[in-house]
Amino acid sequence: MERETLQGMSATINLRQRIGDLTRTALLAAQDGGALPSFEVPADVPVEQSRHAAHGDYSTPVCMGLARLLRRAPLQIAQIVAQHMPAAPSIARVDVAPPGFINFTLEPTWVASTVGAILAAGDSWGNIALGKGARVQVEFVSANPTGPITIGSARNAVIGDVLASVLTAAGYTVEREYYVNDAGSKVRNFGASIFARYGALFGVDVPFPEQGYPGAYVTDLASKARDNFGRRYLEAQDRDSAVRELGQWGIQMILETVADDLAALGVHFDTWFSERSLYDTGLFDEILAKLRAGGFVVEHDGATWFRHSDLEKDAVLIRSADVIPNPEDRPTYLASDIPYLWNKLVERKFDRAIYVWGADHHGDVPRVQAAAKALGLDVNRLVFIIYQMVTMLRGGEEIRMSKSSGEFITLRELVDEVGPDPIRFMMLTRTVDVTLDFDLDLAVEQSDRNPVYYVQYAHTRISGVLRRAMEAGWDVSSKGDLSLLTHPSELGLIRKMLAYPEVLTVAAQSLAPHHLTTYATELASAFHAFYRDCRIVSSEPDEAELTRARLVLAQAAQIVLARVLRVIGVATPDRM
RNA sequence: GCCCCAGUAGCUCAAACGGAUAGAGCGAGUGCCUUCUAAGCACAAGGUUAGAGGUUCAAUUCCUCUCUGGGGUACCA
Repeated sequence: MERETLQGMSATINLRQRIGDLTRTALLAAQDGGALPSFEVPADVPVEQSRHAAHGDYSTPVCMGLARLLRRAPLQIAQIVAQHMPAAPSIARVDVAPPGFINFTLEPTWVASTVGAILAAGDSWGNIALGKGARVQVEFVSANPTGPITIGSARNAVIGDVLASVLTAAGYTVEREYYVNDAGSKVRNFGASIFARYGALFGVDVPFPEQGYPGAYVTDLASKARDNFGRRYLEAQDRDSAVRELGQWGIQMILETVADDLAALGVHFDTWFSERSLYDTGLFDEILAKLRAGGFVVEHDGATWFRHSDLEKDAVLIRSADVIPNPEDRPTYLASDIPYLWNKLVERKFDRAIYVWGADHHGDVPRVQAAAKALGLDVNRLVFIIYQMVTMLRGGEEIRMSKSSGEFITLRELVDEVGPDPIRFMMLTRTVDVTLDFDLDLAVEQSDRNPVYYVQYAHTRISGVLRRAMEAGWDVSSKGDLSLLTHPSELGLIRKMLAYPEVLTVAAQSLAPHHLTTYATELASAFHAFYRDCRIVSSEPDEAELTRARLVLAQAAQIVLARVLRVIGVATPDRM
């Protein structure tokens, strides 16, 4: 049976869940009473918010699905179930509608009373226990540390960061990780590029590598190297190791700015994981031996391949015999993904490892999954969020960027120009499955009409009202008689506030953070409607009680707005 | 060739495990500031959900095919 005493609720009311449970109880009761034949009652009864007021607040189509099984008309089943529906303080009425819906209408006084629970829960409002503390790692961005973060990583950064926040709010223990690709030939070329510029500063002609990095930041790094190290690397006996050391030093320098730039966007990592460490600790060799023992490794033309029956014709190159002369550079980047997943799931024991990858990497998913299988691990512990690419437009023209050509717009430039909030919000307004056009002119030009301001403005409006109320001598912290909240716009706002835990549940279960921006906009809209229809601080003497109640509502609404905005990671301004 | 994603209002996109009358923003239209911020609100306009089949009581949603766009396709990560 449901418990509805407000103080008994941990923090959050989940109406969808609750109505599903009620319906399930009714189904079981109808069975026990013989009104319905015996059948297996579904564990999860589907419940949705009604789209039209005529259909109540929530509805379930469950009876229509049972019609065939029970050989009864769905409407008849719905009527029987409705008759067995247990009474609940939250539900005012239960109606049956053709062809077999059961519609629930909330009890208005109960709805109004929940405002107190929201206010009491405060910052914990909406948090749900879905994760039960399971440990989840979200690995994202992980852009090459051979150059500054570009705007090409913006979507990845926001999706990963907000996903982590969503999961935290949903009761998971979450770690944010950046995988640093500090092994392989790219790093080598990067070091050689710095070395060439560095040499030039001393008038020494060092050939610039063919696959080098021509960006101006490389020259800046070379100057810094000259200031820090003088001629040390130029005079080194072993040019190869000098280049390598300079490359590693350059990566460290880059990573510092990468961390700063991401912080400017509001993104912070718990762990920066070095790809090189997979080799240095011997894990790579260990895992390779394991795969070999399992018969998943084949040698062909002097190269080493990972093969798995899942991969059809594909095989993954682990180690090449040629092309790269330096043996320590030989494993491919895909090869290091295999010990890396072992490190995540076995050594560090994450229950789930989430990868946030651009669509250009989607082809690697089956390979990593096959590797997990080959290592005897549960593939479902690896979750891949594949988001579609972002097309950057300026002046209606697509901007093509690449670090190797040295032509790109940095994330930092974008953040400095537009600010973190619009970027974060806009990157979350679409599902990860659709490509995104990001018009730089529009982002700047129309920034004050960006949807994020619409939501933030609602928050600001509430702050303004509360300020005015305090100036007028109202005790803003006081309680109010919530039963006075009866206006449709008041109840509409509260109902929207109550939907937050449901939205969070959906976002966490489907790993789809865009639901939050959609919801935030709807919540702001509900507040604006309330603001329009209901004078909050009244000067009428006989409306003092109503004013008190509405001040409580306004505060509770602000809490929910702030909760959503915090999860999205944008500011909650008190003035705009 | 094969694999992945998408195609919904003029534009950019939503639509929870398949549910009832497919929703927002922008743009264009008409109104609303002498009391809490007009970065707001109201009204009205805009749709054969790319096309064709199929499954289902019910399809924007699932399946097949076609068309269009984007991405990938083993040593750049």
